[in-house]
Amino acid sequence: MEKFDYSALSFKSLKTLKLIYDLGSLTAAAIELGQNQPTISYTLDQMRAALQDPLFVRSGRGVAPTSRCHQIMPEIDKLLRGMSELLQPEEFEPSNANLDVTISCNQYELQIIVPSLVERLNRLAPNIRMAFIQSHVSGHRQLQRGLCDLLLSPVVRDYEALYQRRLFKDRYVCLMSAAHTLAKQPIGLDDYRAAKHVEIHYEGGWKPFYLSAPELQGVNLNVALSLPSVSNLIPTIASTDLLMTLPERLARLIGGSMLIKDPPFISDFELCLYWNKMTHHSKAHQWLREQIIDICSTLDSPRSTT
Amino acid sequence: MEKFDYSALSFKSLKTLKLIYDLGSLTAAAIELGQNQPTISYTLDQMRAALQDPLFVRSGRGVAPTSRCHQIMPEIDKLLRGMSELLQPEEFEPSNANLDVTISCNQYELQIIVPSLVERLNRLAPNIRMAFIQSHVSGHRQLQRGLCDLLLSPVVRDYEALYQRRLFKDRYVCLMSAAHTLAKQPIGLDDYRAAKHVEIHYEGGWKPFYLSAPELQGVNLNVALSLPSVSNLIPTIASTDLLMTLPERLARLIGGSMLIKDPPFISDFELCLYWNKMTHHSKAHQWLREQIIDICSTLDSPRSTT
DNA sequence: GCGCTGTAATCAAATTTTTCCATAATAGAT
DNA sequence: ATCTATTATGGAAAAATTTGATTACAGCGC
Repeated sequence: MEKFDYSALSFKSLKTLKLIYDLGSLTAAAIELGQNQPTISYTLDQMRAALQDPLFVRSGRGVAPTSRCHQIMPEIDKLLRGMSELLQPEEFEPSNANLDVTISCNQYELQIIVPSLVERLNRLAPNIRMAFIQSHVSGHRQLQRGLCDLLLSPVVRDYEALYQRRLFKDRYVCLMSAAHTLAKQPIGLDDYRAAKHVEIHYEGGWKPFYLSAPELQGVNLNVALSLPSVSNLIPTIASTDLLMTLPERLARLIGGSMLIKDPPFISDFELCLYWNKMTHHSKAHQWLREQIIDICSTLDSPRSTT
Repeated sequence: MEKFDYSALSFKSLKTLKLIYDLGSLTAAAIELGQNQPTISYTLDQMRAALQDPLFVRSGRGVAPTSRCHQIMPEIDKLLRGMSELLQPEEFEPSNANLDVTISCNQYELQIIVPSLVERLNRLAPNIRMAFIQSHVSGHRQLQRGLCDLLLSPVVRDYEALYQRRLFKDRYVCLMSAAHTLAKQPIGLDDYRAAKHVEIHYEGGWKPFYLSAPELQGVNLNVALSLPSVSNLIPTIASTDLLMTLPERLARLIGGSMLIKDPPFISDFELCLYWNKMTHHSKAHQWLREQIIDICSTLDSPRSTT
C-alpha cells in the first residue's frame, strides 16, 4: 500500500467531513453546502481512501462516525481554524506586533530621525526589532536586493522597482566658531572659496550635494581637515578658523554655540523614504512608514539664519 | 471585497508555496514537483488572490518572499505538519491512548470478565475510560444503534451488521447447600423436577438457556424463590433446601462452601464478544478486543463436578 | 548604455477532476 | 413484508488544473 499523498486534498474535503459529522447525514451536508448528495459521497470516498477508514457508517436515518472519525475530528477542527486564521487579512496591532525591520541610512538620518523613531517604536510597538545599516552610496541597491526594508536617503530619484515618499526639506549651511573671521559678515563666494574647509569623507566616496552648486563648479575647495564622521566635529573645530558646510538640521543639532551662517549658494535638498514591493502591502510596514512620515513632519523647521 | 472562501485551496497549494519559499524560484519548485512552471504560477496566483498579497516578488534570478509571506510561512508549516499527522495511520499506544468505551453486558459477564478487564486496562491503558451498561435482552440492538461499542453476551447468533468472536464455553450446574437432601447423590431428572428452585428474574424477561434443555420441555419448575440478582443469593439459600441452577463459572466464583453438582441435562453455552463497524477498523478497539479475548482465554477452566 | 540570458507571467488547448442527474442498493420504519 | 428515506454508483456535463508555446521582465556581461 503506497503512502497517500495528502496534497490532493482540499480544505473543502475537511469542511465537508466536519459537516457530515455535525449533521450525521450526507444529504443534509449536501443541502447545507448547496451541492448535491453524490458530490458529498465523492468527497467522502476520497477521505476514506486517504485515511484508510470508512469514517462514517450507515446507521438509522443517516450515518454515524467511526471511532477513527471521532479521533480525527478535533484535528480537522484545528486545521480548519488554522486555515481560517491564515486567510484573515493581516491584522496589525502595534502593541504586540512581532517584527524585524532593517533600515538603511547614513549619519545624517541617524542623527536627525533615528532617535525619535527608536523612542516612538519602543513606546508604541516594543516588539518590533530594528536594525540600522549604513547606506554608504548604495542604499537603493541594498533595498532592491532585500538587504534592508527601508532606506532613508537625501537622494531624490526614481529608482526602478522602489516606492518613495518625501519627508522634509533641508539645505546646507556653514558652521563656524563665533570667533571666526567671517563671523560678523555675510559670507561671499570669494570668502567661501578662500576659507579653510572641513570635509567628511564618506565610505564609498559619496560627495555632499552642495559641492554641485553652480557657484562651486570647477572650484577646488581648500580642505584643511578631513574627518570620517561628524561625531567629533565640534570639539575639533570649535577654536579654529575652519569652516564646515553641512545640513542645517544637523548643524543646529550638534552645533552647540557654534555659529550657523548662510552659504553663498543655494543647496536645498529633500530627504526621502524608500521601500520596495516586498513590504509594500504589509500592514505592519505601512504603519511603520507612517510613523516615520509623522515623525519627520513634526520635526522643528529650522529657523532662518543671519 | 467579499470574504474569500478557503475551501477551494488544497494542501498542494500550501506545499507549493512553501517550496517556492525554500527554493526562491518558481521554476525550481516546478521541477521539484515534477510539474511545469506555469502550473506553479497558476497556484501562486490563487494564493495571491486568497491572501491579498503578492507573496513573492521578482528579485535577482528568482523571487523573494514579501513581508506577509515571511509572516505566514510558519503557519503554513504548521498546517502541513498537521495534515501530515492526520494521515498517519492511527498509531496506538495503550499507555497514552485516550478513549471512551461503552460495554454492554449482564450480571454474569460483570462478575466473570469485567473485574479482570478493569484491572488490566487500568494497568496498561489508564486513559481509557470504560462505561458498562446492562444489556437486558437487547444488547445487540444497543450495539447496532451505537449505544455501546462492545457487547458481551451468551447468545451466539449472526446478528446483521455485527462482528463477533467466541470467548469461552460454560455450562449450567446446580448449586445447593452441602446439607441438601440431594447432596450425597447424583441428581436425577425426577429429583430435579421435584426440587425447590431459585430463579433470577432478569429485566426484559430473559430466560436462562438451561430451561430450553430437552429434558425440561413442558415442565413447570417449582420456583420457591425469585430474586432480582445473584448478589445476595448465597446467604439467602445457604441454609435452605433450595436449589439454584446457574453457570458453572459463576457458581464457582460466588458459591463459597456450597455444593456444585451436575444437573440432569446438558446445557452448554458459549460467551461471545460482539462489536460493530464503527469500531471495526480502530487500532485502539482492535487492541481492546484482543485484551478481552486474552483475558477470557486464560480464565481458569472450571473443574468437573461430582 | 545595449543586447543576452534566465526567469516569471500570459494565453489557448488538452487533460483531469469535480459536479450533476438519474438510478440502484440499502437499512430502518410502518 | 412493504414503504420510505438515505447512501452508493455510473455516465454525462461542467469546471478546474495542467500543459506547451510564447511574451514580458529583470539582472548581468560587454
